[in-house]
Amino acid sequence: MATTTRTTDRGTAYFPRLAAERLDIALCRASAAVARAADVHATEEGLGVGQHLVLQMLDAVGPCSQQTLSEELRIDRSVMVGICDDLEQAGHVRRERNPHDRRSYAVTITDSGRRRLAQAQALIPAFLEDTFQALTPAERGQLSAILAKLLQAGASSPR
Amino acid sequence: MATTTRTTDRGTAYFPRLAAERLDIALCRASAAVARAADVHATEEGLGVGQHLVLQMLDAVGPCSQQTLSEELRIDRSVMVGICDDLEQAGHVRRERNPHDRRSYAVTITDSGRRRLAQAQALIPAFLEDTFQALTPAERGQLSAILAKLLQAGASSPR
DNA sequence: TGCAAATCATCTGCTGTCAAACAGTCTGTT
DNA sequence: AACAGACTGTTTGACAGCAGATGATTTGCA
Repeated sequence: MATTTRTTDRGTAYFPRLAAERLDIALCRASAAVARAADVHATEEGLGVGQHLVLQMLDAVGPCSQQTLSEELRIDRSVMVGICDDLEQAGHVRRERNPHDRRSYAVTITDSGRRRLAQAQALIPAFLEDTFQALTPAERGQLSAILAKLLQAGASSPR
Repeated sequence: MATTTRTTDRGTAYFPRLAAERLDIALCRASAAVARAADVHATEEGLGVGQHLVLQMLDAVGPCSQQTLSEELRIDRSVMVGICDDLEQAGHVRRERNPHDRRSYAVTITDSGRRRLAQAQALIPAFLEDTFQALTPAERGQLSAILAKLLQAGASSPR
């Protein structure tokens, strides 16, 4: 038997058992794998996941403060600083002080940002298809609905 | 009231839309919330999540090398070092050199570790019930099955 | 036998995230 | 007008996760 790599040859395969009885662990491990795939995709494409989400939201709902972006995208304020820094430096957004409230910025997407967004957006369906190819369309729908319920519940209680 | 279009406009609620079309983001955000809950629970209980998993696996399959523990529990080798350090210091495991291969340890659970595991294990069902209370039993089953498929697929390809 | 390659546990450095502190700005009360 | 308190963006420090290098040990092969 020359199978030298992969799959602990003990035949134990303990992980599936664990995942079956610990739904939280299964969720975290699956998420880590997906996040990793997303990060690889984003790195290859040259636009960070957070940057993509910010551009997408700005394009969808118009100029926002960093605060609003943080809350809606579930990205920490202090992380949002760096994301907007990078986007601004690349010319994809402008940061202007809101004249009515000079504490906040009015982060606005530029034409350059819209072009970059369209470019990145075009690759998302293929990425999702690739990442979730193990699931049937029905299963993806189930997963989406279940996660929505979890997220909705989690959004109210822990704060 | 002329410029009321700022600050906490509840009309937007952009996140649900995002979660619906970006399954990867929904998964990551839900996982983050669950991981946070697990961490809070573990901190209150006094036994880290990783430490719990190690004790549980050692109890289930017997003495293991740190390598095997790392692979089966999907915890990085260098993180496993600290986990085993803490468990050893608390007297819950013993680290003995494997006499047949002195490169590796035979990490073994102690009686103290077994007692500690039983204590922590007793609280897991309530934690899971609390964390996933938004889901019906049927939905939990669906989620478990879907995550298992994702994990199985992800375990082979990305490496 | 002797030596190169592989393996195990560990350590170091890097990256990304979160918590808390901070300065500037706004709002409300007096 | 003056002040206290809340909000926004930023910086700093702590910490987990991961990649790569290291030391000790085993294995494979000539």
